[in-house]
Amino acid sequence: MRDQLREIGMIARALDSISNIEFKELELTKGQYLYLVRICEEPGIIQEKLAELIKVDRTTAARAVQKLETNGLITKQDDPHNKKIKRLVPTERGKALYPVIIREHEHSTDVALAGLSDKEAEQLLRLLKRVRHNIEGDWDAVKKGKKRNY
Amino acid sequence: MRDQLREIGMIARALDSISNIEFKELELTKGQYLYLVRICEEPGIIQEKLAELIKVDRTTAARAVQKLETNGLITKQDDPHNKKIKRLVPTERGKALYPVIIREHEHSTDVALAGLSDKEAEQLLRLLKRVRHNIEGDWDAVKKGKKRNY
DNA sequence: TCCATTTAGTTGTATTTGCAACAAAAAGTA
DNA sequence: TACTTTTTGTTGCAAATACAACTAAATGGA
Repeated sequence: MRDQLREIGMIARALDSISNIEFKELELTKGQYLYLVRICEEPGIIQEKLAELIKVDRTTAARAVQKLETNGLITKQDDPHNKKIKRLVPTERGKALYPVIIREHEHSTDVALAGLSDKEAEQLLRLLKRVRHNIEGDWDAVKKGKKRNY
Repeated sequence: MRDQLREIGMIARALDSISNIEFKELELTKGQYLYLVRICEEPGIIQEKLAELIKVDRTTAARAVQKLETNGLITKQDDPHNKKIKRLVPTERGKALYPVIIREHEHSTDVALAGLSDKEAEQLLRLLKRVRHNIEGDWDAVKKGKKRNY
């Protein structure tokens, strides 16, 4: 049975659920952690790229980012060469949360990969990267209104 | 870099997004397909188990199921031996949608696994099942209010 | 240069999602 | 048996999510 995608769905929902519950005590509401880590890792990234990276709707990212700014975790900075884009940069408070988020994530990874050898974990990562790459094109296309034939 | 979980998150969001867009023309609103397939595959399943299977909050499942019933895709049947539970069963209309959902899912699987050998696809599935199994305990525990230490 | 297209961002609106808090049946225990 | 706990289900609320539709800047041709 080719149940790879179902397994992926189950794992993703379970982990997201856990993270959301655990980050609530850091005043991070649902999903926020996703955006904050990426902005910390790639300061200056713009909203559009962020949405693409996370695989979430542009407008969802817009509102998540809005909220992060309101809560003082990031700022939107104007670009000197491009009046349209806004570069997202973590504040000190935002940066301070980064290691906490990473620690949680590392723990979940420990739990998730328990019992797998280093080789298996690496193999899993390699395969997942290929799957992600395979699916990215369709995501983009369908998002932009293209119809898939099957 | 142990990015397995991030990859899983990206893949899951991308695929869910695609499915939601594609199933809209079948009058299936967001997420509905997830529940309907499971009910079709395991008729008589109860809400609680369904939530556990899908890895979603009990109340979310409750409302999704409610909507499926309202839309005439499933019925809630009383159990003769247990007054509390309600067995979920697909209607004819619900059953008719099943192959359509599966076809989409198969196509996404084709796209996702493109370029992987049979051996690699099998290996991926095996590893994912182990990861899912590893994470299930934590999901259950955290959902029920238990704190993880890390 | 001018115009069409793409990119980036926003807001309105409808829907889903999930935590809290509750009720009641069932199961477990003394 | 009487009791406590667990299981299953619901509803109120607040929040996130995403489709539509819209601006405006940037880019890419003729």
